[in-house]
Amino acid sequence: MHTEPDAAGSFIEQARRAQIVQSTIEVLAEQGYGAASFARIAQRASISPGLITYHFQTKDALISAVLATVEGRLDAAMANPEGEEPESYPAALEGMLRRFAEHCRTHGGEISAMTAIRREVQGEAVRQAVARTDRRGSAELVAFIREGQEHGQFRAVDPALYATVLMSAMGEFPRFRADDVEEQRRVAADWVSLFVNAISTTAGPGEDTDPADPTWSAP
Amino acid sequence: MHTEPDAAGSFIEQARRAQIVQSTIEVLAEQGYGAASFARIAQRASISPGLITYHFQTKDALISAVLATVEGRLDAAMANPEGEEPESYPAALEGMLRRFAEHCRTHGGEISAMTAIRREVQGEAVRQAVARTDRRGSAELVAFIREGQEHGQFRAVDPALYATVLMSAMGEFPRFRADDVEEQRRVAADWVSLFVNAISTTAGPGEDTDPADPTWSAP
Amino acid sequence: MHTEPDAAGSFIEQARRAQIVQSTIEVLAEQGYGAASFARIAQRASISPGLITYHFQTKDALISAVLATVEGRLDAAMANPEGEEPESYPAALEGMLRRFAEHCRTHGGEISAMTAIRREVQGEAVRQAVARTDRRGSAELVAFIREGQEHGQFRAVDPALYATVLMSAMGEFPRFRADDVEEQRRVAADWVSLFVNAISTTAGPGEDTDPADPTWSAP
Amino acid sequence: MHTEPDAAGSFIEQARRAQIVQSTIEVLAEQGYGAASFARIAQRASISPGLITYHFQTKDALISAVLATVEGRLDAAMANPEGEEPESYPAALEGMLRRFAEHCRTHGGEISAMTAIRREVQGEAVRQAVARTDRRGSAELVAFIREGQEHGQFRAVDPALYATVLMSAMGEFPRFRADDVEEQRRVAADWVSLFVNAISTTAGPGEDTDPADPTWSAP
DNA sequence: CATGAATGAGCGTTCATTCAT
DNA sequence: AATGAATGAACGCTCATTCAT
Repeated sequence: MHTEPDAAGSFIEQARRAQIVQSTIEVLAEQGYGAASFARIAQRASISPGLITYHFQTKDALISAVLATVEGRLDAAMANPEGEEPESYPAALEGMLRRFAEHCRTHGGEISAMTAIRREVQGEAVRQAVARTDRRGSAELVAFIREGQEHGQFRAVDPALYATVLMSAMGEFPRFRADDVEEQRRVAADWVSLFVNAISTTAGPGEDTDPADPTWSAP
Repeated sequence: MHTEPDAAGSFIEQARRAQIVQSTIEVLAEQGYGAASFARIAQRASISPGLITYHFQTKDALISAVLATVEGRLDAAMANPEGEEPESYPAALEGMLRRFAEHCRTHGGEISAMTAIRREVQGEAVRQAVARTDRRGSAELVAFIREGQEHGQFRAVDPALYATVLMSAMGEFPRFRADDVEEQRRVAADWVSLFVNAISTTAGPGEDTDPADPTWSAP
Repeated sequence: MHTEPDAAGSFIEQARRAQIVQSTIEVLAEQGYGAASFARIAQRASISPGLITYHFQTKDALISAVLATVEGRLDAAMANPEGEEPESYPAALEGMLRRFAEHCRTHGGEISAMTAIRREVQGEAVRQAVARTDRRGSAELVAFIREGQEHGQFRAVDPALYATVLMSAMGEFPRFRADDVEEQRRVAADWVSLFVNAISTTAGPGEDTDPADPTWSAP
Repeated sequence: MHTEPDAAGSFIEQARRAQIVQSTIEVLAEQGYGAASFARIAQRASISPGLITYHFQTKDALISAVLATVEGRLDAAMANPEGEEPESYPAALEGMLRRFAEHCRTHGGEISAMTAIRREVQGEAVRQAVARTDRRGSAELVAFIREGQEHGQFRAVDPALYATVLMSAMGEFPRFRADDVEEQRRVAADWVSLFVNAISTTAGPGEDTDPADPTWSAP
């Protein structure tokens, strides 16, 4: 294998960009948008602040790159696995939310960073990127919900409202910290059940809970 | 009536503090956390920036005061009205959420400001205030949910998880803007139904929707 | 006499602005446009750099203020003295240039600063101010030259060309440094004679030189 | 022919230096001194910024090289053509200025660049180079003027003053932009006449103007 | 009580320059 | 001979905070 001169940037360039994006994600996730200054990002990456501007023309460009990276990975993680066809609309919704929760378990910082950016969006390029993603993501979700309603599998709720509420909740999901994988799994299952139930025509117990004991108690 | 020198500040002192807090809320709600500088807050209050530091030792203290003010009003607005005893736990939950939505309709800026602060929490005092509120608010809600579960009126879901999800969602609620009161009411009803349904043992249609037509369509 | 609350800014404000403008003029005149950073200007004024931005919203505004100050004083200095009516167009031109040279003797730094700004003009506000001054100043001069030509007192040369050449030369005049007032006067007289002669229909010796000895020799 | 290892740089070295100098001239002429950064110069030359420092130890050295190049070409262009002996001092002056104006028509950018550098002179090496050129160029011109004065062909004006004024004016000449060659020629002739007249013992109309109509009007 | 002048740290960004490759 | 990644200082500007009045 040889170097690809046609690719956008050399190996070292791509590696640095990735490193900077990664450091930015970490600072955003751990310290919030207001703390994500070039100085702090550079310090975390052990480079000089000037190097960030060298690789990203403006801060807006850096934030856009972070957004693109995070959203790209999220989209890939949430896509319906090949060959699996969900048997109902609620099952499809549940699958999607489970995949999202699982992605958060392994890439929670990315989602936190994405949420932080979306909240304090400032530059024009970022604003447009966010709006585009919102429009597309929301449209897909709304169409899916509406279809499920037409099949009588979701109850009558404004799909756009549900989509907005769900997307907000997804942005907050990484805040649920757990000590071990087991607890994280239990939290995820409960969380998924909440939003499936919210729009279900009939409420049923989640698969992880014992229907004979409706009272929940901390493990 | 005379001034109380022993009280925490004179009348004029309290009035100034209230005015500054109010201006801070407005700037936070309208322009976001990043724009809430002393200069902008002072300009909106038509006072000098130095006066803010005079009344609030640090920015952290001002933000904490805003938080206390907003949360105090919210608590009052959400309290069960005297003499009314809800007939069931879901009904109590629904009532609470309706009161919250109504409070947002009239004091949306306050909730937006509160959410902005909670997102971008930076100083130590604010962090502690947020944590304290979270603990207390969550504890009440958790106890209420657990009680409902013990009466078999809420399904088995981690109450703490539900509380956290609900509180996050409440913070986002003011983002639903509507052109008129009617639409706002419809959105609120739908929104309330989502979170009541999420934890209900049996799903039922909201009062505003026709059970014979399960497909939702824009009015 | 009492303070004027209606005036634009307090006494101290106006004094600071004047001081900053003065320091800026000095740095511009002595070290050039490229050296006129806030840091250097502030250092010369023995203040902190931030104070400059406090009194002038942007650097553009500071430069514009410098320009307005310098041009205002120059205009006042070059105006025809009251009650004196020059007897001919060349005499009027000569008087104007003498007054300009005299102003440079006492305010040379201001003209140097003005010239530096006009050369490296960068901000939009400054560009407009410069363009406006150019248009007005050039128009007056062109009209004056054309009138003199119509009276047969100036020779046939494109008035706009002459105006441009003269204005450029005026900008450079403060570069002539002299050790004493006497030498400065001699230089000024010679300089004036050059530009009067350049457009005169008949060349004559300047008043300070001996017509019997046409060969100039250093004093 | 073989490379000269003893010479100051190989062929390729000299070619690179020339290319960099040329790009610097273009940037200086078109975008001004403030915009002449290594990044922009390198971009125009399609090379890396580091290469500039490789060939010119400092920015000061590059600017000095630009100055030397431009002044060398200007000197050559203004030299009295071989075999032509002007019949008088004013005629010699006029010839020199005509050749200068013609050089500007074909190499205006170089003069603009030179003027930009001389205005915003910053490094010590450049300052010395400018001073040296000034001294030498001025000395020649002063000697020429003094000779003319001794022959009674120039009027009594401080030759050094005239030289300085003339050199400043030459630096500004490229700013006269014209739409076509014809207009450029007319401007040049007028401009030359101004500075010949300025020092002439008797004023006479330029060859392009009609002595019967002393009033100039735009063509 | 209140002002607003003043400071100094920090921001994103540009720059000349260095240096490993 | 040439690249381009990397640095650190400087830029204009904003900010929370201080303090004389």
